[in-house]
Amino acid sequence: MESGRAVTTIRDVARVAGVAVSTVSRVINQSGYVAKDTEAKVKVAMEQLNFQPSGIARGLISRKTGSIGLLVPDVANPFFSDIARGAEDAAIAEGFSLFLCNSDWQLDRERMYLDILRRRWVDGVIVAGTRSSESDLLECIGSLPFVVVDRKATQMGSSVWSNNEVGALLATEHLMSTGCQKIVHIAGPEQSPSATARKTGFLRAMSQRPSQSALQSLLFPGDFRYEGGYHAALSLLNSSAPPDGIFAANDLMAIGVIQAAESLGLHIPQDLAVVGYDNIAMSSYVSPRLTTIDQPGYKMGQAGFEILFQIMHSKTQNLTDQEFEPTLIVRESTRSILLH
Amino acid sequence: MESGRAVTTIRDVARVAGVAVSTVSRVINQSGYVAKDTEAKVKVAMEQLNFQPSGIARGLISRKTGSIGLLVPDVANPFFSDIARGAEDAAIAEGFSLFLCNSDWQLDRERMYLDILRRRWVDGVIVAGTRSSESDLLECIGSLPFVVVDRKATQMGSSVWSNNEVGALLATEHLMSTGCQKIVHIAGPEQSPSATARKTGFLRAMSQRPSQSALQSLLFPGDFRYEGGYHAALSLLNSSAPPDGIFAANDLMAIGVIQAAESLGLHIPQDLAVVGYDNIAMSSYVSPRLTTIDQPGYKMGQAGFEILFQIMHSKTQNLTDQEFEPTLIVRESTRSILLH
DNA sequence: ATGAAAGCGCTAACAC
DNA sequence: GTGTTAGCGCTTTCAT
Repeated sequence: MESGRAVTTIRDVARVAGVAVSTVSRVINQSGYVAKDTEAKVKVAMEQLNFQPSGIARGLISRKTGSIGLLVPDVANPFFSDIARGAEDAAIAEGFSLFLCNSDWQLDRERMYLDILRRRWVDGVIVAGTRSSESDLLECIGSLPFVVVDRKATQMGSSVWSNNEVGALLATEHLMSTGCQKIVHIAGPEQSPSATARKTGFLRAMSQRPSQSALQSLLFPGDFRYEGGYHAALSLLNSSAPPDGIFAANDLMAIGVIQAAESLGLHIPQDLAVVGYDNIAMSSYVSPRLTTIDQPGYKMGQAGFEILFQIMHSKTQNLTDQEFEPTLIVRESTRSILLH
Repeated sequence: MESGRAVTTIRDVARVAGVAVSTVSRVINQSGYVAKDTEAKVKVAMEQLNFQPSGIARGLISRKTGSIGLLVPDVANPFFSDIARGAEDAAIAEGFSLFLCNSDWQLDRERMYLDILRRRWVDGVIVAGTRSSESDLLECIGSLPFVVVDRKATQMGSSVWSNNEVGALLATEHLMSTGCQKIVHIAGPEQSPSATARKTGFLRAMSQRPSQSALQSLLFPGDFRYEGGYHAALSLLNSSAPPDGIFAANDLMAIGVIQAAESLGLHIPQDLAVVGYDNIAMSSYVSPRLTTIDQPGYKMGQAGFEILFQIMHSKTQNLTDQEFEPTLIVRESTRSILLH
């Protein structure tokens, strides 16, 4: 069972150095007074024994483990792996380690992970891309310091977010301004707050357009996945009145749209203009390069940890909402704006 | 400082249930004999107090934390985020949590993380995509159970790997069999063992070809990044004797090659055939879809944890090398094989 | 079947 | 300045 893995303890160090355990502890923590030469002796002993203080034992006393949980739907999704990378970089810079948890957008998995994290006495949690209602979340999280990423926290929590409605507005207006006559939005999953906000932004932009009847027919359901975009586009483009502009709720679906259009022999952006959302790395690699709305995953992950760090260090849960401005990145999948 | 976060302990439960702490412990661990009704009383108390046993305290005694470290160069890299997802899924299924560590391919960061993980008493480590020499690795890891992913462990460790030399051979032979006359390999970074193996495989395949002089000139340096592939291809294709086949050491570079070729007005695969390596999701989304060698990241991550799990549970470090067969995925970026 | 008590490795009073 | 000691929350003998 490999259980008795030999651990050199503070006591071993004390014995070798010929001092008391508390002295060793003082050296480790640089607390209290220790004579220069005693300190040296202790350090030599620590070196010699290759001593590593047990974070576990320290955690038991201090009630702080120096670890936090990162809850994402799926690290294999580029947007969330960027968030993970940003959060981890920020965390390690402050000496924190990060537990990776993949919820697969399932509420019960979120609950499960939150319980596990609590048992592990993590000092805080970063919850990214959750679908759970805020009250559910608050209930699961209990008294743990937390910050929500990719969604504005409304009740009682801090968050890092980007205004998806504004981003969607930008995307739609861009399609309108480049001369598209019939624009369709392929939406994300119903339960996703960001997907909903993007849909709202799209509808808001469209409603500004004079004499645009039957807005509903310009919405098409999607699922945030490549295949969803591909099949949606196939249906749309084969219909009697195909669109000449498509705003997909995320880049993955937009890329699916591009592939579908290409398989039908259509030219982008001449026959069909396409805009995505997220600005994942892939979006600038596809052909034609995808026009999209930038949402800086790495920075949002970083900011998430930094805010959490502040919360963990101040008794008060002083609320913060850090907003990242969505920006339009124009690439080849849309016509360049016509000047008149 | 939020330090006195109230924790309900086993003692609280014992008091409420009117029993001794050891009885509560027995109920939690289902060890020893506990009378049915006593057990019920305890469970009610646990429920009522919303008691969660402290993993920290248990870890201090058992010397097992139920956590492991996952060391990757960069989770934002699709291949490694797949590995991370596979490893995490497998870990949580056995009740293990996973610390995410990004080394950025830097040896000193690997050392740092390994030290941190040891301090945290992780039960084991999965090291993926390391560049460190094996002796360095062994020294840093010390007595921690570990498994290496994406590289064959030669000395004294288990590993999950895929034969990169064979994969490269397949890729190169495919290019030859589809009629390419001048094939160039854009290699990965020198320090990367997988990159080296792929280069070796390429050279082996080429050496089978009769009268192929100056093999060296058919190698071009690269860096595993999109931009590297792009610029390498630009130089190659603008030269006096441009290749008609390129085997890039990974998909990211291959996609860069495709973009470069396209920007020069070349047709793929008619003017230039391209093969990548890894079969990342993106490779089937680009246009033309990329022919590549499949290396199943998710499964490799899963297998990594499973092997580690066995090692952690058996005193003996019985070595295992789980190999994943590289397979050729033919898509649009290469000519279909001519039958004769 | 249950309780009392000794520690896991460390920190933090409190003595000296 | 340095040593002694009492826990942190839990498991685990050893009694009863």
